[in-house]
Amino acid sequence: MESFGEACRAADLKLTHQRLEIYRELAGASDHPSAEILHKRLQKNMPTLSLDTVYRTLATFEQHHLVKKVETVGSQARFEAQMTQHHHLICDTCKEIMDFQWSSFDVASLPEAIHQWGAIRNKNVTIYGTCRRCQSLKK
Amino acid sequence: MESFGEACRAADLKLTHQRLEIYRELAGASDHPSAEILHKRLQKNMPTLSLDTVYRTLATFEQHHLVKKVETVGSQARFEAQMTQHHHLICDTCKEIMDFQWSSFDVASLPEAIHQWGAIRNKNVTIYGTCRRCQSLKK
DNA sequence: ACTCTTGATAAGAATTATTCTTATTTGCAT
DNA sequence: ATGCAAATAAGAATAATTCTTATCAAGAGT
Ligand SMILES: [Mn+2]
Ligand SMILES: [Mn+2]
Ligand SMILES: [Zn+2]
Ligand SMILES: [Zn+2]
Repeated sequence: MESFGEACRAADLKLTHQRLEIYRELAGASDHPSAEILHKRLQKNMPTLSLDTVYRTLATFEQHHLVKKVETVGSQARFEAQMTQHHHLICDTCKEIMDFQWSSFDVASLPEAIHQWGAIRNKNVTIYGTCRRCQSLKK
Repeated sequence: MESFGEACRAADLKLTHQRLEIYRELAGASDHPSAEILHKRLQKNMPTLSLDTVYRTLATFEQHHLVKKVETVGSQARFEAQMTQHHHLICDTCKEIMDFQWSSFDVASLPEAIHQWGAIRNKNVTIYGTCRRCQSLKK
């Protein structure tokens, strides 16, 4: 949280008000918001912030490994500032994305055949289902 | 391959030339093509096929669980006809998506905490890295 | 095989998500 | 404080996907 300024300096990025607020908002969110959702939330305090700046800034952050784009089947890209290893739970109904840890998976070795494919960088689990809230709303 | 006609009948879908060819092309592809790629491949034999029909047909198939939309960070949606449980290897460079099996993962149980979240439907692994071909092109 | 009904298709218009262009502003090194 | 390169805002442009509507064709009934 405090290191964001240093991260910008290290990456030769000017520390602008927009960048700081966008990063803060994303880092404080746990729901993997889209650019549009972030923009809506930020506009309450920054009425002139443009949606383009949110997209551009997130792309810049992503290049510098300050945020990640989360893969989904939805049409809008979704983002997170959580850069440490973790996995995702996605609700089929409300599309909420939740983080979870699974360290025994993280250290487990992969099927042998995989290594012939190339160099592995990362491995992630995605679990799909229906969250409690959506379960109770349906029944 | 032969059961596609039956699947359509079961789903009250008319068995059109377009549907049959789109399904055939996707089922025969191992690269998880986008709608646009599929359209390009199919146009060689079906010059009047519209891109809209490819999109519409894939969406219909998806609703009837004949194909799946694959989640990616890319802007175009990608599809597969492989409906049995499997996992993905994605090359960071060429974005190729490959299938792989990992049955010991499939039967492994999840961290206890997950079950408080809701009802689990499916779990999948995605591995990122650089494929052999892209590795050799770079060096 | 012929006709009828209804769902499916093609073409182009429309919409949605994202990126580009350009004039203006701002961070920050000097 | 000054200068300059990088960043922003606004609107235009592009890319991906979906909608509208006139036409077409699958397949049910004859
Ligand atoms: Mn996450
Ligand atoms: Mn696959
Ligand atoms: Zn839910
Ligand atoms: Zn590759």
